[in-house]
Amino acid sequence: MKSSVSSDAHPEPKYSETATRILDAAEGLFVELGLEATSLRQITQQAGVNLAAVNYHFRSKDALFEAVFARRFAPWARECLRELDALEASVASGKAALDVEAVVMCYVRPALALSKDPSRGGAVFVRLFSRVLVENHRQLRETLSREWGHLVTRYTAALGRALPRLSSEEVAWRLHLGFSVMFHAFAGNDILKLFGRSAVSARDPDLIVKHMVPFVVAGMSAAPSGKPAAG
Amino acid sequence: MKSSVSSDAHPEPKYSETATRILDAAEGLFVELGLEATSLRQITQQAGVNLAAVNYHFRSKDALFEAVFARRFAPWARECLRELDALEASVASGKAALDVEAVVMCYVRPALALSKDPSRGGAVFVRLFSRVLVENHRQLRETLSREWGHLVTRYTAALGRALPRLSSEEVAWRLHLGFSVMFHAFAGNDILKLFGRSAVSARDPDLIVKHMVPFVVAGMSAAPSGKPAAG
DNA sequence: CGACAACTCAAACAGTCGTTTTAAACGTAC
DNA sequence: GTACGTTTAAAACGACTGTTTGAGTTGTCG
Repeated sequence: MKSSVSSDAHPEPKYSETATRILDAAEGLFVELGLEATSLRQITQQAGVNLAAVNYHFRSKDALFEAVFARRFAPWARECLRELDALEASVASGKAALDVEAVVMCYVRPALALSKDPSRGGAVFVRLFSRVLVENHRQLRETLSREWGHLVTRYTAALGRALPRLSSEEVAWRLHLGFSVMFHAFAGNDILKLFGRSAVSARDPDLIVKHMVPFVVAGMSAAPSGKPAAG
Repeated sequence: MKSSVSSDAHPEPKYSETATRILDAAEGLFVELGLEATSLRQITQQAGVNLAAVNYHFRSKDALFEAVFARRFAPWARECLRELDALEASVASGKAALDVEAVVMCYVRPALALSKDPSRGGAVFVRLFSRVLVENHRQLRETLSREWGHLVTRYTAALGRALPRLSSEEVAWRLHLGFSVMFHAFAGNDILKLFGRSAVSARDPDLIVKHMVPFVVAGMSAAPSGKPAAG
């Protein structure tokens, strides 16, 4: 089984100091206000650079957004692939069991590491990612599908092997639901907080993992859903 | 135990035909494009009304957005309260058990009914709701907290009784995580679809319920999360 | 009929948006 | 020194934004 991480598939672009300042400022403002509600003048003012610098270093506002996203996403996705590679290697050599929790941790560990590392965007990027999910960036979608679609395929295959008694359709649903919890938990999307009644301080990554992993593992490992549950 | 649904707590405003057309058009466009990216000219053009009608019937764009939201949310929230009242009445009279699935269904049934009823916005409103969660409308937040905060309190109390062996902190986490799955599943927020690799057609409400309820019930009913799961 | 309210309409308002342009400063090579 | 590509600076571009204005239409009641 060949490694999925080739060294030059996704080369890291190098940015000048001005470009980096723009990226940092844009990242924070995009998360806080959203893409449409953030103006280039706000970004350049916060970054302490000139307005025209945006269109010089990046071509347009949309291209800037994609650069903001790609800078954080690519390293994270590579880490996910490394986790899956390591798990499969351990299973092949008999050193580990391919159970549900092991697959879950292949996502949780990179997400946890990212959340705790401000130099890679920290929790801010995860929130930005959740904005991308709700807002519908066609171009970014196509990029993710083309460049990183196999990541999902890998997780699907791994979970399928961990849940051999479930049909592939049910495995897909478990993956969909499980990733939904994990993703939004790390992003801090707390519906209950909208109502001002959340008793959960959902910002400490370690606490999130502690409570989330048992929930997700139990949900993914539930008995097959034979009958419609409304009965 | 008094009923939580008073008949005049949230009176339904009546809208003229023009105002209704504006609300319908705005609802669809807000979901598709987001609040900031949708212009009043797009809304009025799609509704077939004059631009100034928006500021005549509603005061401003922000007030229009709140009207769009409130029109759908209030009836739905009332239905949730009725479900909780009915469950508590059944439990008090010994006709039903207060288990996790019963509490979950107090949310699922109204959400399912809403998703299947286009005349109340259908799945479109649930998607709009998920936008509200990510974008951060201060005013809407305050309204939800003030007018409907007790809804969350009711769910918390019910789940706490269904999970008597868990601490209140853990009950809060289970509620947070469980509602996260249910909410985003109904809203159709599929992370895997971002990568173009989702094998799940997450748009049929009955199918969503069939696969989601066992997942959520199992997750909420998991054993207490004693040790950090990373070990 | 006239009077009054509800509502619609086209036009204009002041402001902001992303983007472009033009000129100036910079470091480096000849 | 001059010449050059790179980066920054300020100003202007046209298009679009939410909102307001004031005249016009409609329908209803007396």
